[in-house]
Amino acid sequence: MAKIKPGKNASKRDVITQKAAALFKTKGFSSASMRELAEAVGVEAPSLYNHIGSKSELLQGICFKVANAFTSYLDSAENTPANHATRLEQIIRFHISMMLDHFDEVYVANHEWKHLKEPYLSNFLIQRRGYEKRLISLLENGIAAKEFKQTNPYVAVLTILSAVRGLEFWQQHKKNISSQVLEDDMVNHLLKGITK
Amino acid sequence: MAKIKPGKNASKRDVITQKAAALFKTKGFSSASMRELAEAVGVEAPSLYNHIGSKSELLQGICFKVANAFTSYLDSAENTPANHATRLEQIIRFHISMMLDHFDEVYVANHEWKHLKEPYLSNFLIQRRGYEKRLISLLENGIAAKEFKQTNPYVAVLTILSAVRGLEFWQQHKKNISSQVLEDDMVNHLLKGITK
DNA sequence: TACAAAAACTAATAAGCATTAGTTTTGTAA
DNA sequence: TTACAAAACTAATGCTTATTAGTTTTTGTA
Repeated sequence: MAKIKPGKNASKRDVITQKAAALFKTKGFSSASMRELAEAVGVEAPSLYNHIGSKSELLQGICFKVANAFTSYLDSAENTPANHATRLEQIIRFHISMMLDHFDEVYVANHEWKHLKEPYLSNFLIQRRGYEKRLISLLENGIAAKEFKQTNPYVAVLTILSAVRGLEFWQQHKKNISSQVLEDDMVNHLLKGITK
Repeated sequence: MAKIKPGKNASKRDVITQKAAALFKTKGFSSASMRELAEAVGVEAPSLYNHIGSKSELLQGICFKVANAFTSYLDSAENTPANHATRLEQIIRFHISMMLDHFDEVYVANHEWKHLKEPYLSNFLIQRRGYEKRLISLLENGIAAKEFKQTNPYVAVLTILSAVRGLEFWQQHKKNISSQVLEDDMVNHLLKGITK
């Protein structure tokens, strides 16, 4: 049987993880079997265990890679000299680009995290909650600085994060809209609304 | 063992379906077992089959009940005399109230539809796609009538539907925000933006 | 060319799954 | 009280699952 082909900068473990993300996305974590994953990789199921520890471990890897990417960007955005509105726009654009460039993994992190085992499940939720709180602070500060309207910052963050997440539908439909139009229209909508 | 207690206007089948929605929401359709459902209902697993046909049938019932509720409302909204912006606002408010009042079922319809079997899966997707197209038409007409800004109507619909879906996070956190503030702030955000 | 490590294979294990069959209990109405 | 139907129960079936054990093949290096 053909061996697992690692790319230039990707270990065999990375190849398996990427295939797993695609599979978990389409079938869901629980419905996806290691046999299916093995077939996608081009190998028998038990051979996977030469490279990974368990099915759960694959999910953990995917979820935390995504979570850490968002956290890291927020770290840097908070240290950027810019007003709050500009910073918020940059963050929204980063979310959109993550959705477009790492769709499978972001989708899995968004949808399948609940199948993480403890203590990973708790850690993931704590990290996500911390991220949300920092965004809420950004909104609060922007409101205090009169850059944003008087609105509930929690609701605003919820609205923005959810809207951006919705790009998963666009990805699935593969509409013929340039990703630049998509990004700009969505940013404008979320910042300035649609009514005249 | 205790028998299944139907409420006043609910058949035993309805009771099981409601419990199933709650279970499918927390564990996911594939991970939820009929044993667990039976335990939630207060009965042994095989007894469920006196009232339902299969696990799949439960998911079908939930998904199409939700889909039909949205379709019906849109039917009526399209025949209401009002301008496009008002109609859009009503539809957004209906989505929000569905999320708040029928959370379990809407959540399951949004997250677990992919486990529907054919031909239900195809039918569900067709119905959802039709719904989206009608909303896009509403946006297009509103833009033509100069009630909405010049923007890509597909992106706008995507943004709105996704934002409203995000209420599932609010439900989980059970934040101390009145649902009226939530609804009004979100509607304002989606229609008028947040920057001053 | 030979050796050692990595990674593939086959076979097996043990657990969990939805569902069916057959039987007993329960509730209702004559 | 009796009879019938509805709905519960126990036991069993057959299938799928992730994972382990043990063995063979492949690969890279001296």
